[in-house]
Amino acid sequence: MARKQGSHSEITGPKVLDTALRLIARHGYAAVSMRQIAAEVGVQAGALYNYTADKQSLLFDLMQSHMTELQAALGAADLRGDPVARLDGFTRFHIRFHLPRSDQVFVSYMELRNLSPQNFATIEAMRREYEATLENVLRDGVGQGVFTVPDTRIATMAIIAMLTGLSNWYREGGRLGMAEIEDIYCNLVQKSVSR
Amino acid sequence: MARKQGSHSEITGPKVLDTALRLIARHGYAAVSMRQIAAEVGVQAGALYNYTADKQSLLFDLMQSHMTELQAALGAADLRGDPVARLDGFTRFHIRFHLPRSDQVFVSYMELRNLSPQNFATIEAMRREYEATLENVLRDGVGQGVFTVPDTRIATMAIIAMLTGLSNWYREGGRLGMAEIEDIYCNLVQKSVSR
DNA sequence: GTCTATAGCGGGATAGAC
DNA sequence: GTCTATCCCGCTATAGAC
Repeated sequence: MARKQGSHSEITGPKVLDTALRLIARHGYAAVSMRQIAAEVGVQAGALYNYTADKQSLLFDLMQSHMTELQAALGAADLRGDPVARLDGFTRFHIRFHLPRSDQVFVSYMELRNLSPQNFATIEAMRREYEATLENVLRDGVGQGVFTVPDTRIATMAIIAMLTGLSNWYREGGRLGMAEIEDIYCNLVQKSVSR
Repeated sequence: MARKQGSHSEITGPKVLDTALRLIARHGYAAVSMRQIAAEVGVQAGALYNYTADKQSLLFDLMQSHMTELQAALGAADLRGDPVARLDGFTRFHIRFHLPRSDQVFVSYMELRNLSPQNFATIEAMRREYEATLENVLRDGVGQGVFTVPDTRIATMAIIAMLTGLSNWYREGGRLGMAEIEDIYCNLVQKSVSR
């Protein structure tokens, strides 16, 4: 029997984060109020403060857990072989990880401005670590003569931007499935750094 | 002699838009208040409403004039020749137009959510028109057998994302000048669609 | 753990004097 | 065209009852 009042911590906790993620992705951090989040969760605004110190922490937690999951998944993926295989592996990994997480991607790339300076520094460092993975692949490929890249740093940023942009327009159930998308992007990426 | 009160329309009008652009680019539309804009302009909040119907119109005007200038500049640029030359031309045009306008780019791509549905539709239509320019180049190149692209629509989105991402990290006076950036991106773009 | 109530502040927008 | 003053509303966060 549903209760209107009482103890729901095991349900409410995750629900707060899920709801905040969805609302912030849709309307933006500054435009979403704690009251709005509470209403969707099904509690009063005050109750949210049992789960978060303040609104800023809510945003930071969302972005940090996204980056933590990303790093964990990247560690679990084995990107081995020659640079060509590793570049394909990275491209497919990036797409598989990010495509089913469009809200997280949106928040993580649009709300950086709204992090406190300290929180921003933390997230930024994690992001740079991820980018370094790709840059290492490119550098190794250039070193071995299988890639020709005018500037590995720029090529890294260009490829990441290309891949991340995908999340802005891809919609599940659209013209192309994820497997086809992967193939298409592997082709574009691979050629862009080819000799 | 500076006046604190009186008629300033010729100065204040543009100043409102300039200030709003800068503040919104930095902090986001929802996070910037009319009082804040007024303070930077040097007037009281009420005076802003001599220049804009409301806050939403301010955002829309900024985005619309950005897109109008983009279309005018694109019309003035002559992208002629074979598809390879036209693709280079488009790449250089995009970079030259967008790099010196980082605030406009930021606002135009980050604040789409905060447009009213009607305003969104207007801006979106202009954006699609711009994308169509690139897609036509790619399609012609594929038709003439000089490009090999798995899917022209996706390649268009991928290239636009790659180029637009540039505005997120490029800083004037950095390691590379605009001319070098142009060359590097032309190389990446051209190869990504090559045979 | 959630509720109600509220403190304290700042938001967009308008009215009317100058 | 700008000012001052204000309306009305919503915001974050806290306090204390249950």
